[in-house]
Amino acid sequence: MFNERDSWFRLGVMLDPKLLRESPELVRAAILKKHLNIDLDAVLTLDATWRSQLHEVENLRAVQKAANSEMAALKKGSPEFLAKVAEMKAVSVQVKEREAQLAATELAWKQGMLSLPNLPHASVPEGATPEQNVVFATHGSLEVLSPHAKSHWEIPGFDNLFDFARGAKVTGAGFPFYVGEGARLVRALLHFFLDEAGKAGYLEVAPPIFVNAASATATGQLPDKEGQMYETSGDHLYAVPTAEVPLTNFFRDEIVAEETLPIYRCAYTPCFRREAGSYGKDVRGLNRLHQFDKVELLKWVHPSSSYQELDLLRNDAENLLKKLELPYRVLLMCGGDLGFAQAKKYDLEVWAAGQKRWLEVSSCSNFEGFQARRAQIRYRAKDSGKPELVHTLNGSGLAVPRVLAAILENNLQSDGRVKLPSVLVPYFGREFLSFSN
RNA sequence: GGAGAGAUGGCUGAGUGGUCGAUAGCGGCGCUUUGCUAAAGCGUUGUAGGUGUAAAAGCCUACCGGGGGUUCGAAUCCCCCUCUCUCCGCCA
Repeated sequence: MFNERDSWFRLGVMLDPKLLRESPELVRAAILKKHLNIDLDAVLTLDATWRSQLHEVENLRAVQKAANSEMAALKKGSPEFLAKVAEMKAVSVQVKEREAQLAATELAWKQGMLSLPNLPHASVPEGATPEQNVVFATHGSLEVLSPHAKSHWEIPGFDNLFDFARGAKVTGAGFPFYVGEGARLVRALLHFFLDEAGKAGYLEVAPPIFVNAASATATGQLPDKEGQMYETSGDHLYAVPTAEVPLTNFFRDEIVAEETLPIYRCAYTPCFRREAGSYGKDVRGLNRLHQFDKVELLKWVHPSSSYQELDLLRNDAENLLKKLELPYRVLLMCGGDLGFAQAKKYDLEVWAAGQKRWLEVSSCSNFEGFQARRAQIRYRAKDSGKPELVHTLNGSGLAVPRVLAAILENNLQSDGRVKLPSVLVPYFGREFLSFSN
């Protein structure tokens, strides 16, 4: 069954230990910029202890190995042989003691290393709170939107297409049924997103929607965010909170050829999030669900081009909103709102005219080598012949329910129908969505 | 779910307690020979951690699906787990 050894502490650390040893001030600065509270000196001390204990164990093993060679040449049962056995018994005991000690230190050391965040890129603005994120760009006008706009859950007939009550009965809050034209619109959006991703060069993948502990660890859901995932009781698998998890793990523990980079992939999956602790105003209607549909865009790229690739990725996501004729803005996340594993992140927020608020529909991040180290995803560098970490990036393209909410609110007509963006018409089959069902 | 057989380096495949990080072949890389190609010959060829260095080299340790145990010593013996294959059962 589930073996703890399969999990996080068998995987690599996230931050390069050498970086910590050689430039602890860089790590210290990163912790400050991300407004985290981490005792770096404790980790440094652990690191020194770990290395000295490792040294001791390795020296003892060297003694064992040397004796082993000697004994191989001796006649078995001879006095010399027996004397050596007696001598080595003592060493063996010592090795076991020191190894146990080392294992304990190593466990603490890895936990310490895992607590260290990725370094934010120099272009990440200072700031502690979401209010200090920088509005990087705004697209589209908010003035031209429908005067009929109202919060999507207040639109007459909304419950016919998006049945939260029956979802709650059948499963629980946050698991709506999409019915009739509602279901059809979800399918149209997904189809549109996947087609656009394909045109932009992303290879479509349909991944497993349950992952094992090792995968969830490699992308950082474990051990910290365990409570945010749904876990199966019998097999200890996790329902994916995003396609990022299975997709990033596709190349886990692999070395890809340098010339295959960059690799672009996309995947649609339902996403499952327990959203423990987030109740209140944000959770009305389609704003925040336990299950929702999303297309995710993933890139594995050469380190030299990852920031260029981040811009391209953000453009790919932005283009979807442009084609859907939805006003949106791009936020450049400040250090304090950046996230533990990200080096740089943009959020795309769509304007929902009824609620009069911005809804996050995509988050485009460059993880540099942080995830790749944890997941051991590398490429073989042509010039050195050595394996090097790839850089990983991902972004939503896009999350369905909030896009849906924005379309409903922004495009509501005086007759109570919703005029669909023209790009969706071929997918949906008609120009207007009606709530009467 | 039941029974059996397996898991070794990029691949194939030896190795059943001791100089085994691991025979051999293939592939890859380099050199030689050659008008070019082919062929042949010779050499080389893993990953990680530590140490070392300006960077290397070097040195040390670990790694034979994963974990644990026996032993002075484990790829090799024992236990547990995972995965693959075959057969039976069940089932979209």
